[in-house]
Amino acid sequence: MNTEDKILDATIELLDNEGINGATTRKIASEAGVNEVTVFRKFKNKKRLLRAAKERGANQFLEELETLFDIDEVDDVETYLMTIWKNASKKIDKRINLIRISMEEVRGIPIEDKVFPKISRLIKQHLAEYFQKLIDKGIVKDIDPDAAAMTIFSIVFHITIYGKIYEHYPEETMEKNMEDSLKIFLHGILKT
Amino acid sequence: MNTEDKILDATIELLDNEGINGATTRKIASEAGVNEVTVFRKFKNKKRLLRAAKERGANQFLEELETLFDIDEVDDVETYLMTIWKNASKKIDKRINLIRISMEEVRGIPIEDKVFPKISRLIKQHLAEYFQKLIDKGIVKDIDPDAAAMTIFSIVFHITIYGKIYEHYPEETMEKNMEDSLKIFLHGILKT
DNA sequence: TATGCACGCAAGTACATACTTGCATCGATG
DNA sequence: CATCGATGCAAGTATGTACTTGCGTGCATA
Repeated sequence: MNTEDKILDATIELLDNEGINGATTRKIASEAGVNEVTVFRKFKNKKRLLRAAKERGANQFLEELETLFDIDEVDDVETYLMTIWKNASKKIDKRINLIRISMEEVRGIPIEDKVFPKISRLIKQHLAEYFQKLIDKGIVKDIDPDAAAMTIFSIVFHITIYGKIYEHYPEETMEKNMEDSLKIFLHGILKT
Repeated sequence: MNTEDKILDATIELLDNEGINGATTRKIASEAGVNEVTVFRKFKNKKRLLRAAKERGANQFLEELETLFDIDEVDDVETYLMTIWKNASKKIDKRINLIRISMEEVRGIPIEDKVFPKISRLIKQHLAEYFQKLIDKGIVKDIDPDAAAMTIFSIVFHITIYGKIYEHYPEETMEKNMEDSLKIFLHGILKT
């Protein structure tokens, strides 16, 4: 692996493990097995390094998320959504701290660089397409698919991310929460 | 106002305006119209100061939120929830940065100090009680009121907080989003 | 072999910031 | 009036951290 990549990976690793204040240039260099000077030679300054690292991390995560939707779009909406949620939950678990960092990155960063909206847009778009298909098939009421996507995304987002970060709910609790909310949501959109 | 309070208010103000990195002890002292030494004499060190300030801020915010539920519990659920949401949205707007700071405070802070879960518990509890009443009245299906509370809270949370912080949606968009999601939710819980 | 490039190493600079110390001042209260 | 507690003020310490400089070394390629 080339030096840039080693440094970037070390940065992501440190951000993930110790948060934004743990990622000093010294630690990054040491974690990457590289001299601190090299970090500056490669990335000029810390700001650029962090930007590059976050972008790399976000793109890796986006690629992983894309695979969430590589499952059969069965007409049993509940099964489909629960499957996606469970898979997403696992992936989020692995990257939870990086996601947290991305949530913290808001101030002073231009919108096109923000990692989080990118991710949420990707997911909402996939979901909206799925709901559109179900509407066409007559399974789901004639509602705005974007609204449905946003609604279920809100629920999933809250239960997984927020639940993991703030409440540390055990897995069963989160699964039950998810099922309960999903039922309410499905009652709301399915034709009877 | 006594010195402690002046310092605490200045801290909250600075956290709100400039974020966690903007709140240096020098700035805090200057904003409070007090000598920097006094800050340390009163609060021993910065960690304790921040803890005290966040607690004060959170309690103020909690008090404000309590008033959200001081409205008539009309049986028109949509009107009731939309009213609460609009009022909450205004209050959140005023404190958006402080809320953001509270969201950032996670690492290394024991759970009982966390501001955010306090707030979410308060709101969910009120909502659950409200839904319980509606179930007793036969307006709402016989569902778990806690699940309903969590579900609608997730939606409201995402659309307001996340929407304000990350996406900067205009007010109309957020209102439309809220209405759309609310309709889906209501279809899910109301008896037909 | 010679040149250049990537990198290590040691040392240092600049700066911000938390926190301390010693002394002076002033106002309230016994 | 005398004392004491709260505060200001000036100066300083300690530390962490981004970033720089100068030099040496080894490796690959012309």
